[in-house]
Amino acid sequence: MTRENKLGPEARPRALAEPVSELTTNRLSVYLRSLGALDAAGVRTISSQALAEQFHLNAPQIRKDLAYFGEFGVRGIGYYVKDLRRHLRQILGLDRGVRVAIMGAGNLGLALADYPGFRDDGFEIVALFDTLKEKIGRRSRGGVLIHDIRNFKKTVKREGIEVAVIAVPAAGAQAVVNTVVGAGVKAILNFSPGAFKVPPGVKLKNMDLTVSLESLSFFLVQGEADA
Amino acid sequence: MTRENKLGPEARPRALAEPVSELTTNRLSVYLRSLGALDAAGVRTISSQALAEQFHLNAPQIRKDLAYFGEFGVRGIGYYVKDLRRHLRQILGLDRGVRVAIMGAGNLGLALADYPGFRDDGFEIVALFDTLKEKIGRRSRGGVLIHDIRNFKKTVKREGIEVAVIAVPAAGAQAVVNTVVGAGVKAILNFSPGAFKVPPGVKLKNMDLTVSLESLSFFLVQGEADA
DNA sequence: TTTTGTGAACTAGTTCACAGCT
DNA sequence: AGCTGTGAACTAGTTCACAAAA
Repeated sequence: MTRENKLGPEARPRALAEPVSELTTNRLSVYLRSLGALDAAGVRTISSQALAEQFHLNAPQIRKDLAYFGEFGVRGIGYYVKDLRRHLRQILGLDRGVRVAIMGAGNLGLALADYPGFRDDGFEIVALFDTLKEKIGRRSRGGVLIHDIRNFKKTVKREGIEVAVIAVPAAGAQAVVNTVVGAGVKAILNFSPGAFKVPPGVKLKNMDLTVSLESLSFFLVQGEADA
Repeated sequence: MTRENKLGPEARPRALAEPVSELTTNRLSVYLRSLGALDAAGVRTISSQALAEQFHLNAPQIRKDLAYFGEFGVRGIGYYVKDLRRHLRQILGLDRGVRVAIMGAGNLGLALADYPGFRDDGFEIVALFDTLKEKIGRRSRGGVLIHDIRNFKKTVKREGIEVAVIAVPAAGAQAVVNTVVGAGVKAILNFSPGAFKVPPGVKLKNMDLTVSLESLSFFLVQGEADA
């Protein structure tokens, strides 16, 4: 059995033998947001059933997701909101303040730099990077300084940057990915279109706007066919 | 057998009995982009194997994805780039010019409105919508007019808007989703955090920045544990 | 009684292996 | 010979059903 001795009445984190799928970690993040709202609303406990109703998934799904990491619930009661929230923040590594750089100080990069959703949740946008002389040294409206991308490696070290967001035009994107990887950054959130190569050990997550829109377009033409 | 009579030497589109997963449609979109580049480079034919090597997936995957929609390949040769590209554009509904509205003329909404990747691919951003008096009537740098959201329904009709992109703060997002759905829009690309309810027949696709970053953060803490 | 945690059953998605065209 | 199209085998992910705990 994977169960270890109880250490107290509340927390039983687990050693995590199985690899956890990205679908699961995405859902953890969704649960966490909901727990934040519940906590702010003064709710003390929540059942997997009640959580499941907010999103449209089923209760055992949620229990399984959580069970990868420990036994956080109490039978007959559910989950203590504050406790579970604290555990999820720790599991996702948000309790240590993740420092993020944004590559590309164009419209999208500047918008992302000032996006208010990030700072709330343990992320900090510490720098923008661009190649253009006239942008370097300026700041986003929210105050994030635009650095010369040639100083990327140095700045990563100095600022403790762990995540890079790619928001440059498609043409230059692979080169920027290479720069980012070369500086030792292991996690990349990519908004540029295209398929990029990264070495093993580096996680690249694509947020492809065109792919998403095209998928919606497909849904629309399918709907017409059915109707 | 699902095979129908040949109509000519090139195209055999298919009646599409099975439902196609979103993973497949996302990949179609990726293939399409690559075909565009190949065509521009003057490449005439491409095998599933060669395509598969560009992304890191395997050749039967690609053949299966395409086979949902017809027999587009030629045995011994592969796929004719121009033909397949044309077919994919038609399958994804891009040959009819999809008209898109963006809800929210904040930093992110304005950046998305001027995003150059869209127009190239059969999408047209025809309007921005906001509630703020001082924004209404102005334009994005790229020239997209900001409308009063109260005129949304009318503008949807007039402009033939089929897709709405949600780029408003979390607090107002469900209300905006309701407005969009109420106007008969059936496809929504959502950048706001949270779980929104839409009626059946409406497709909501979430691009949640926080979820993506948190998933990357998880990857980073996992990596440390392994190392 | 309520609700968790989890093995077992099921469903969806991917990969394999090969027959069948060109 | 080369490469597609596809049933069969496999793998991953979800849902069910129920024993065990509060």
